[in-house]
Amino acid sequence: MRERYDPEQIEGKWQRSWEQEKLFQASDDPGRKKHYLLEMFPYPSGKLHMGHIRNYSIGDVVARYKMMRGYNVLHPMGWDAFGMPAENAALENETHPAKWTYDNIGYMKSQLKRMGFSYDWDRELATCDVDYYKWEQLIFIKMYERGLVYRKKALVNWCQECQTVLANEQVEAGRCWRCHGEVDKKELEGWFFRITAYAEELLEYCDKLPGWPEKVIAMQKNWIGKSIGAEIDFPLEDGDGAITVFTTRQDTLYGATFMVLAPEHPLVLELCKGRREEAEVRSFVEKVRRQDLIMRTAEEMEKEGVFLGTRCINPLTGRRMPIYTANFVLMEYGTGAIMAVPTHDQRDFEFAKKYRIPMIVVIQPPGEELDQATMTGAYTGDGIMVNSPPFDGMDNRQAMEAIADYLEEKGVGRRAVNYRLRDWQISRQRYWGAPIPIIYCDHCGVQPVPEEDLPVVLPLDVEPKESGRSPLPDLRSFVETTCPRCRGLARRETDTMDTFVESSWYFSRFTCPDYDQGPLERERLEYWMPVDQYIGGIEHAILHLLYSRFYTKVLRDMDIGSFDEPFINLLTQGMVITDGAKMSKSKGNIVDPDDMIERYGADTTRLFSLFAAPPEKDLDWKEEGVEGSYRFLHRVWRLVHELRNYLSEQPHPKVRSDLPRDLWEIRQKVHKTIKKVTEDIERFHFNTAIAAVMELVNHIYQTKDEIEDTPLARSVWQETLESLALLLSPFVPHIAEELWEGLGKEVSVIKAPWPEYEREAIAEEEILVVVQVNGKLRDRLLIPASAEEQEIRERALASPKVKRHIEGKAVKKTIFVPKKLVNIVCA
RNA sequence: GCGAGAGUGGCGAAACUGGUAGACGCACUGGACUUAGGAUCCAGCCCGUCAUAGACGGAUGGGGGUUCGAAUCCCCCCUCUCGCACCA
Repeated sequence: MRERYDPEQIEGKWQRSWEQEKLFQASDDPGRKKHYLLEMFPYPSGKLHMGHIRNYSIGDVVARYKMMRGYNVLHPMGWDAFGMPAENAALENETHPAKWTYDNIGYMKSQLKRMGFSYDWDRELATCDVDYYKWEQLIFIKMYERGLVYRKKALVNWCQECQTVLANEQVEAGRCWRCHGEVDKKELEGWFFRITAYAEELLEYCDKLPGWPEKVIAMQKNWIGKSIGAEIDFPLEDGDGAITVFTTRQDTLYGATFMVLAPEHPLVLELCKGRREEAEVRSFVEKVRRQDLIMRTAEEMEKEGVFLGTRCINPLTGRRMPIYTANFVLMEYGTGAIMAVPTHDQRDFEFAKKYRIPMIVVIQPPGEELDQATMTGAYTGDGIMVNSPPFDGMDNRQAMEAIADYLEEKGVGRRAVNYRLRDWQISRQRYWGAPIPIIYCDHCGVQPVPEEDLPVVLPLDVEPKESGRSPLPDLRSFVETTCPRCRGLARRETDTMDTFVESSWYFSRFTCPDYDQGPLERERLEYWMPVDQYIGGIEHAILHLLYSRFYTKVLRDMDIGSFDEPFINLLTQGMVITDGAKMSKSKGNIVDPDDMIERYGADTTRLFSLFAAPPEKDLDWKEEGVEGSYRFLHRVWRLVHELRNYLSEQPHPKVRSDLPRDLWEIRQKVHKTIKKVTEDIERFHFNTAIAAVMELVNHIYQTKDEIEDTPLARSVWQETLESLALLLSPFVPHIAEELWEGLGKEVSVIKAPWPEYEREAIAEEEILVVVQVNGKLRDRLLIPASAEEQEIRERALASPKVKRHIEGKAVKKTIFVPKKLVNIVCA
């Protein structure tokens, strides 16, 4: 063991050793209790950033801890390797997306290895490998057969920048989730996954995920957006047919005085056709359509609309309701049409005021009388029904049920549940993705590629186009094919799948990455899944996590797996920031992991990222803090280097009276630290776990020079240093191995069992009891642990510091908390 | 607007079920060792008052409450962060 801690000297050495010994290889051994630990796999963008480092450092603590705890740990790593940046980079650097991607994977893998993460690299997978996506294509076909995949023409979100369609979840405040460019609406035909078929189950299971952060659960519930209400049909005044609306407030139906359709609603142009309003309606619809999403969803968007020149009939009142189209009604939600009740909905109120549409109050708040003529805003609360003849006097909550019954009875409406969740649009007009395995035949129509013809290989002999458009549609060798049914000439689908499809099942594939008979091998899948602990960024709270949950249920229903949910426990870690701001190239505040590793080593980098903040909080990267972590490791090193000359394998007595006081205290501190670190790792409080080890080290520094070199001391030092190496090993594995070896151990520290604290060792001889008078701290007493309550009370009252405060006062009562405190209450 | 969360020293943060507020680290200050130190070791480090040891008082965004006792529980308010956002 060298005198000076030199990470460069030891880190590579141990990384090679772990690799040679295959220490992190998970065995598919059903006889052992498993622990599947997973961190979100990275997109191979070029190099790791600090967010990755933090994410994977957190995961590695848990993985190594669980290994030492005797679990059969699966801790895999792979690459979310399809995606747009590869295409952009390929253009910029005149390379091929595949080459760019695989080069990046190579480099980032070397970075992960330099960090010493405990991955089972034998299970590595990249989603752009045919061996991976061919199974995705098979799953697609099976979903198609089950009606979970369908093709439709729809108004979709189009990202100009990315030249592709985006799913609803991928639009954030009107902008693209990746490039933050503006998103337009565009009518396009594409493929959809019927995720809405699982809306109810996805929602229901939100409450069966106690291991998930509440925040994420709330976001998912919110996104699914279930609302319970009714569908009501409003017959058209002229001609046949009716407009159906969805409402959650059927209790206000008697107050519905007009109807509003979304500008995109197909009836809008149909209804105004040939009327004098037609031109105005057309220009309004055009105007709204030109407004982009950002404008349309802006905070103070003025409510505007136009009359279609025709009316419909309120099915319960018979009232003639003018039909409008307006910018505040969304085609995406409900039926794209609303019944407007200006008295009890603020938006309808504003609209009615602006266009002078009549209002009728139908709910009176308790102890108040609303008048439609003088109201200044809608009343949305509960109350008593009025102006709704059969229901007048009824509580509106009851009326909701009663009116729903009445509608069903009369056949003009029905109870209905509506979800905000839309089907998942998965067609991407991009090259670097998994081809959608579909063939179009002029005679036979849409044909899925037969199983035996899979995979549809993404051709690599293409050049990306300057325009960003996919080269696939122009690639005759790809497009031209034969119809699997009639053998005639046919065309291949040239869209590729959303890359979120790959990441929706990769965690399952890790259980059997080499399986070649199907996407997943039952036995291994069932052994390892579900993931016991998943760790990643909060930015995936909806997108990736919702899709993965959906996919898991789909696979279950195909009888591929028997579990309902993919991730039992979820930890969402905070961002890594510098000076309070997110790291970004434009701000120039990026901290480069390579630079950190080079200057301080992997262990210091890991230690700081774990110590500076608890995992869920944002972490401010501070050079001074990194120095502090580096200093601590040097301090540990020097300690072991010095004390290793005074060790003995001889077991020492465990009975307190057989050890001198100072040695006993060291032993007690060691065992208290074991307890604290163990508990803190279990609850992911890594920062306080590390603080506890620092305390131990401080304690040893303060006492070591006073301790005589005796055989007893030597065996206590032995236990102390061994514990230190063991406790540090999940956090800073390289130095821990080196210290462990320095203590004469020949087998890796990770093979050693995690230390257990001894109950007798942490037992206190004396207890610090706090004495309060009227809740104010007055004295601290060291009391023998064996003392009885009566004795402690007496000693508390006898304390001079206490006496001073109770003198001349009557003691009303004393509160006694065993082993903690005495509170004397006096007048 | 709806939903979730957070406000504690100069800074990052501790305090598990109410029971010593500020562990641990950073920064800072002083001392020791030293030719030197930005190395290392030791010590100090919330604010105020009393000249001191020490004592007393105040302090966990603000205000109220429950309690012998509140950073922690309840109510009101303020600020910030995140998510959704004309959701019918």
